Amino acid sequence: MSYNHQEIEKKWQDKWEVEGLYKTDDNSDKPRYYCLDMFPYPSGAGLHVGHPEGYTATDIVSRYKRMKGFEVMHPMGWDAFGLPAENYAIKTGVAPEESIRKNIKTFRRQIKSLGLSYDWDREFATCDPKYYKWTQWFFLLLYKNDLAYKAKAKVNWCESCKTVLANEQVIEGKCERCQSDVIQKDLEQWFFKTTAYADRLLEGLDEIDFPEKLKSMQRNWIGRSEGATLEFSIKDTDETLEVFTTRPDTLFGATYMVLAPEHSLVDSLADKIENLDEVKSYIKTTLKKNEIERTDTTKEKTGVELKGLMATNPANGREIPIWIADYVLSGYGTGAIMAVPAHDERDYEFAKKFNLDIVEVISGGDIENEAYVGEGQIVNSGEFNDLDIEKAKVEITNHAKGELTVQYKLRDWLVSRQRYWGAPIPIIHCTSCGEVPVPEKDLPVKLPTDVDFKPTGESPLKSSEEFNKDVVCPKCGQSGEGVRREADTMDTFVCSSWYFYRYLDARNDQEFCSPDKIKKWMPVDLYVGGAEHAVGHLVYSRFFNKVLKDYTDYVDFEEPFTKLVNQGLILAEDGRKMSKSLGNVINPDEVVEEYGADTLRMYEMFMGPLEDQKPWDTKGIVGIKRFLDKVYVFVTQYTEDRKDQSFKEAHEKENDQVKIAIEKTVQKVTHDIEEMKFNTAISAMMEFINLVYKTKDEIEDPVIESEMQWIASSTVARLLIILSPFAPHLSEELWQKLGHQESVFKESWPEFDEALTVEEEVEVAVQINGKVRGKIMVKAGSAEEEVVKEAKQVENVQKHLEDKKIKKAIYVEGRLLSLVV
RNA sequence: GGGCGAGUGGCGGAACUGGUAUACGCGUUGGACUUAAAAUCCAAUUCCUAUUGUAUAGGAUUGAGGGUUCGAGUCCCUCCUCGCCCACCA
Repeated sequence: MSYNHQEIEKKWQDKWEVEGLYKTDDNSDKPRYYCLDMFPYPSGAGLHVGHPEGYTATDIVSRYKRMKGFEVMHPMGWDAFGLPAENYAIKTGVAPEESIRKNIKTFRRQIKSLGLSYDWDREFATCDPKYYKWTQWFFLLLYKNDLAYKAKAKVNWCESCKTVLANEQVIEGKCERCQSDVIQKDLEQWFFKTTAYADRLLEGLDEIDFPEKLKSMQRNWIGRSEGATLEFSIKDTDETLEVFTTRPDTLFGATYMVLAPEHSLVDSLADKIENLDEVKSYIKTTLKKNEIERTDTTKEKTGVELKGLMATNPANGREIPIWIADYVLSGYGTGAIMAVPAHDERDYEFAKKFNLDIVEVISGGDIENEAYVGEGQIVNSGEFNDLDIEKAKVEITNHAKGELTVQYKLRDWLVSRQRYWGAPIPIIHCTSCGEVPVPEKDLPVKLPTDVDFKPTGESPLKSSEEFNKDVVCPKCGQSGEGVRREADTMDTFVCSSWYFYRYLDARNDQEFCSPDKIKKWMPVDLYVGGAEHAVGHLVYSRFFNKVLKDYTDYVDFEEPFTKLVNQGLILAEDGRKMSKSLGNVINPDEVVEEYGADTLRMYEMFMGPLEDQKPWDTKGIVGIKRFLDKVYVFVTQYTEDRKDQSFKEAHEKENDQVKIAIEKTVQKVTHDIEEMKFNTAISAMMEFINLVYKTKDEIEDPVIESEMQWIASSTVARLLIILSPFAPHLSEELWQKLGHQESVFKESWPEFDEALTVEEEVEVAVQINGKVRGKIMVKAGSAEEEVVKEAKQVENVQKHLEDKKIKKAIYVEGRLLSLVV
């Protein structure tokens, strides 16, 4: 028998909405809990089965916390700026504004069909001027505090998307979005100074509950290394060459230097280079290579010597040659290195190939055959011989008049984009005043509608009449030719770096959020989303929060997210990633229609641990559906039986097994929700229902005529409450059938009595020499001797004990008896 | 190359601080219901061996090998495989 999920689910969704059951009360004096999902980009494809996975997890936690007495903040919104909508506009001419509104409508309908308990009053889209006004405000906040700047720099450029990209958006040298090669271009661009927070971004990781994996990704990305900056003079010139090294202790072993092909020294000392043509042609070839070819570690090292130039090793005055090679990166350190072939694998390989000197300065290795990077004694280093390595680092740096410094891999965040569908950067360029920030009162700087979407490499805003008319310099009042707006827009990640504050006060047009609300709700208690945001969004948001803390009174805490969980990817049935081109995408709408939202929710939670990657199995869904049907039948039959009140008192003599089982089930489900182990919580409820059905068949009490009378009403109630976060519609329906007027979600989470879960008799396994030979039932709390005595009665145990002496007996209370013979 | 994680039935996966491995679900097989099929319900289901059989007994088993222990999926060592992330970061 199957219940009508379509009817039930629609009915309750409407009712919950009318009653405003999930509205969050800002003035509640209950303890608060902020439970956040990563808001989606509303793509044209609609919801994917990956979305309900994370959303159901947070919904279960939210509903659970509410019943536990918390006031829960559980909002949803739209990350609505971004390239897909703009690319769609280029293809079809449909304005991004229009297509994104449509997509949001679809997303909202789909999400609502899942019965998620969001407070929709707090919904917003980042493309709404009322929202991006504050994105622009954040830009100005950074700008005012010297954390936003425009600079000419080598930047990542995607020729196909016609825009620059942040480092985080370049994956293996390719554009994250379109997979085409990313090239380096010298361009004036806007940056946020994330590097100023490198150390605090690193330190903060210690105090937050993020997956270890994610933390190590962030640490890696920030890439802090301690070392020294050293200066090498260049013979017969005024120039010096600055390098960064993590091994200043090996300075005496530096036998040559290497510059990155982009290094400026080649230009400034061009007239001294004897083989300039050769050098130039080498530089030309390497610059033509793409990122992958250049950073391929398996290829043989290449390089060319700058003949005519010699550097001086500041430690010992030795003159050493200068080379140029593409194994040195221009973007890290100073773009130049001192090469210590004896103690660095890359330098060793290079030195071997080009026959350069290899001088051992740390003993303990075999530098005839390979570079030695381990610990050892300092040798060949004059007065510093025999110092320990850490000490030598400091003293040799001093000796060479260098400086101990720290380097990071993290780069400043490139935030400008030469595209239309983003928040305009609120800056005005004036011929007499230069760069002038738009005054706060003039925000938002609105996106125009009269644009040609075709990307040209310049922002479409540049040629918009609407955008550029009547621009006045806020500083000198000049207008006309000499004044123009910044035409670049911001990376969408700027919009998503602060959205979690906005939910708290989504309609505020005086501030991005009132400080009171931030004080009440932040930091976020639980944040659930995909792992793909490890080094992008999650670093940026942490950066924003720290900036707010340093320069405003809005926040007084370091970290915006207390706990973060990554939901694992749901793969297609064939074990591959779901993708449109493979035709293996599962549409949640169809699952909801056929099996119901409760079934979809529970199935996704039942598939396996939330964090794990796991394949979809359409056949597996029926297992959940069968379970919910069983619950439905059980409760409806129970309520039918109970209509005859005369049975009520006489037969509230619940079967002992069931009595114990419900305590255990409540305990297990409570514990598992706390740990976010939803799959095992569900199996515990399944086991309980299986037991009820089994017991029902066994009951042979002449007085009991109906099937379910023997179940205590409190047992049924508790089952429905613990099921309700998982299957809200069905639980609510059955709750009403039990005769309740109020929603099940207004109930308190049930307590459990641990004492009641203790069984009087326990099964104890009897092991002989580590092998289970029998099982006995003993009274709980029996003494060891008694259990041994009991065990000896078992035939099979006797057989194995024959003619043998028990050397040792170990009894584990209520579990097992281990006999050694 | 480096870092992190994981290998348990036909499949997804359980197993608390070392204590009865394979819970729960799918699938499969058999049965009930049905004119029949689907759906549903009931039962069996790690593998091997023995007994005609119910049932029982014995053995093996958590990627491979070794170790610690009365006892190891869990702890330690060596190795293999897979996944993810980073990748010439000086």
